[in-house]
Amino acid sequence: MEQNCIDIRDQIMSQKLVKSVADALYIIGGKWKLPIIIALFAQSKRFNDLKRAVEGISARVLSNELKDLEANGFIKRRVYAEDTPVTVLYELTEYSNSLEEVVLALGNWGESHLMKLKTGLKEVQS
Amino acid sequence: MEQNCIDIRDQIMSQKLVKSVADALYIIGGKWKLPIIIALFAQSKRFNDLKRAVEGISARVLSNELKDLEANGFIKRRVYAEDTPVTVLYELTEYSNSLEEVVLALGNWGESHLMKLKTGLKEVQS
DNA sequence: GATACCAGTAAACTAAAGGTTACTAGTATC
DNA sequence: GATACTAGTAACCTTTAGTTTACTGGTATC
Repeated sequence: MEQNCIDIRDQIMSQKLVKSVADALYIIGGKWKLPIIIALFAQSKRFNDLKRAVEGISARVLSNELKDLEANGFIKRRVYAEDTPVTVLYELTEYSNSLEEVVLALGNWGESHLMKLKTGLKEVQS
Repeated sequence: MEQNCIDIRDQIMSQKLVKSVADALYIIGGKWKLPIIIALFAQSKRFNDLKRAVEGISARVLSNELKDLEANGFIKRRVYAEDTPVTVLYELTEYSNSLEEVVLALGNWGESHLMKLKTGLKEVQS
């Protein structure tokens, strides 16, 4: 813990950490980007399957987010024109795997935060 | 890598990961929360020091974010009424340390993403 | 005596994000 | 023949986030 604190402080002093975190949040922050990516981690999906998998998202927002994610190299849009009606498959690129650590860290933290809320722990330290 | 993929897939199947990540983003997402926390990791600061440290934030937004962060148990607002003018110190609580893994994961990812953009790498895999 | 700093707050505004409804055209199901 | 599915798009609206400007009252500096 103390060890890690020193690590993190070194990074902070250089102002690099703030910029990196801000950049990360700019790219993958927002309500839907990570939920979409997580849904696609499980398996590639078609537009409406994805819409059902990501609870609460609207077609408009999903469409916009997918364009964004594709532009940033996270997903690939595959069109099977020979099908009727046309099948469109969205799948993750190799680059999305780089997000695994971030996703797991956020997931772990979010989970323990929920636990903390449920058990009603108060912070004991100032 | 393959090992980790199996890990993450297990979590996804249970739908827990999505909920946890969404919760985490709800609490610490947004443009300013993590930059403020990172600035305070370095050391406790007064309102205007913090405003200078977090580049680009306005007083109104900083004030709102601080209230939010305090309500969620991340920071402590300490008032030194004996000073003239009154000194107000914002400092992190112990609970903020739980964010270290998240901050470092986002920082690492953001940094390597910036590197990728600069060197103009294209993804080689579909 | 004017200016700047302290820790904010209030009001009014703009910008960005997200939601809702309706619609496309071709096919399959009831 | 009505309904539902395919993959979205367009227009419109609401909500949230963030900015700008001006202001507080007491102290220190020029």
